[in-house]
Amino acid sequence: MGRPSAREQVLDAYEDLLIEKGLAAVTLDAVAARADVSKGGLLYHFKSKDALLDGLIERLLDRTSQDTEHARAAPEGMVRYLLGTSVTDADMAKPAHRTSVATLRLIGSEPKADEALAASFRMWTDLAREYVDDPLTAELLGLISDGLYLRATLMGGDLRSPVLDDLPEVLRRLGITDSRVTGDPDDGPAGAGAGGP
Amino acid sequence: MGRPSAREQVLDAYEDLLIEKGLAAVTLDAVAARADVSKGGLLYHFKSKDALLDGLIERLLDRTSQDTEHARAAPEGMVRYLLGTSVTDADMAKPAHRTSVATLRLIGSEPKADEALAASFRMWTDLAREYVDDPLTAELLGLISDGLYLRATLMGGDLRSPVLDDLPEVLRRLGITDSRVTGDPDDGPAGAGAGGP
DNA sequence: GTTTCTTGACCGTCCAGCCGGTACAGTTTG
DNA sequence: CAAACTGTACCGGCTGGACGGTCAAGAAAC
Repeated sequence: MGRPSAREQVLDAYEDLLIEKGLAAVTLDAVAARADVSKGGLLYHFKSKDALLDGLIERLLDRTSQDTEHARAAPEGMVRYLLGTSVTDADMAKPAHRTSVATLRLIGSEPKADEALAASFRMWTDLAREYVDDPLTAELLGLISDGLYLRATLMGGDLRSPVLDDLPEVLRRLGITDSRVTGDPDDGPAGAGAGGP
Repeated sequence: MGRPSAREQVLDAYEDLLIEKGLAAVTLDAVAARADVSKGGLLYHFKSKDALLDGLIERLLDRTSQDTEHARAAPEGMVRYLLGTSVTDADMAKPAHRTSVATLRLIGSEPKADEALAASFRMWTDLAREYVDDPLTAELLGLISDGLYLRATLMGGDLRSPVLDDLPEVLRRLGITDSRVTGDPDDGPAGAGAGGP
């Protein structure tokens, strides 16, 4: 952290290419060109293509755990934060989301990526379980979230889901009313006040 | 073209390799070897690697539409059929499921596959919408199903979800009681199969 | 001066697609 | 009948290009 190093640029370029052109287009030359470094420069920071993947995975795990922490404090509520991100953030401004979608492109080609994604999803499910007492509800939440992510990958930008438009109703269906989760001012100044930890 | 012998074998081998070894391991030589034909033989039936992909996609669309028809008549109910397949059929005995999972491995590498998968998922969502009046419920059903598929791909065989164990409760949460959908003998507003908390 | 970082030419491997074959089952011609 | 011909199905060696990775040589930072 600290310097906008070439290393980060390379990782960004790697993500960009994965998202925009797909795995097939990701060659060391292409990543290097996108990152405005030479191939040799790239290989100085990542000793192999596999090491590049490791870098992405590390970033994914890192950013996901940060993101789950962020969700805890989200004024709109944990669930809204969770479900909203994959749909709202179609242009992928949020780094964590971008990294997730990029890694999703590696499904089936890189076992390591599969594993990391599973771990990443598990972090969210664990968080959900922490907030929602009923395990089944938490599971459903996780599945819906995963489904949204999958669709975000398949459909690209134009993902429109009724789930967004009617989130309060979704929450009600799942049996979630806790304002800590929904972010609604259910009873009293729940989270919006932000009066400190 | 009368006897679809070698051609089908090649397509089967293609699926096998995608599922077991991933995209990286799929070369024309490997597919040919697996299918017990020579590379030349393979290329006789599929003029290029891309044509092989087209064959898989055609098969996916074909089998999916057959499968949705099958779901209509499923004695266990449409929803149970939909949600159950991805989890229960871990060994992928069902051809349609096998083809779906194989195609899932191409996400992010082959835009055509992305498109086909989206179309395939849409068939299921459309079916759900047909059975379930409320669009939101249908959407949630679709998302949960997609989520299960994604996890099936990520986790491989050992997919363990509470959703399976408590399907009646899931349906109840989503507001589905129609016996045509659940497969249960229609129960009144009171009755529920499982005793919830 | 040493360490950190960057470069681009170069090399070996791998693989998609090409192509010149083989086998064999009809079909036509004499 | 058989010889000659035709079309279908399949085989496997070859090659040209792409791609991952190496390296000797600097440039920049310290």
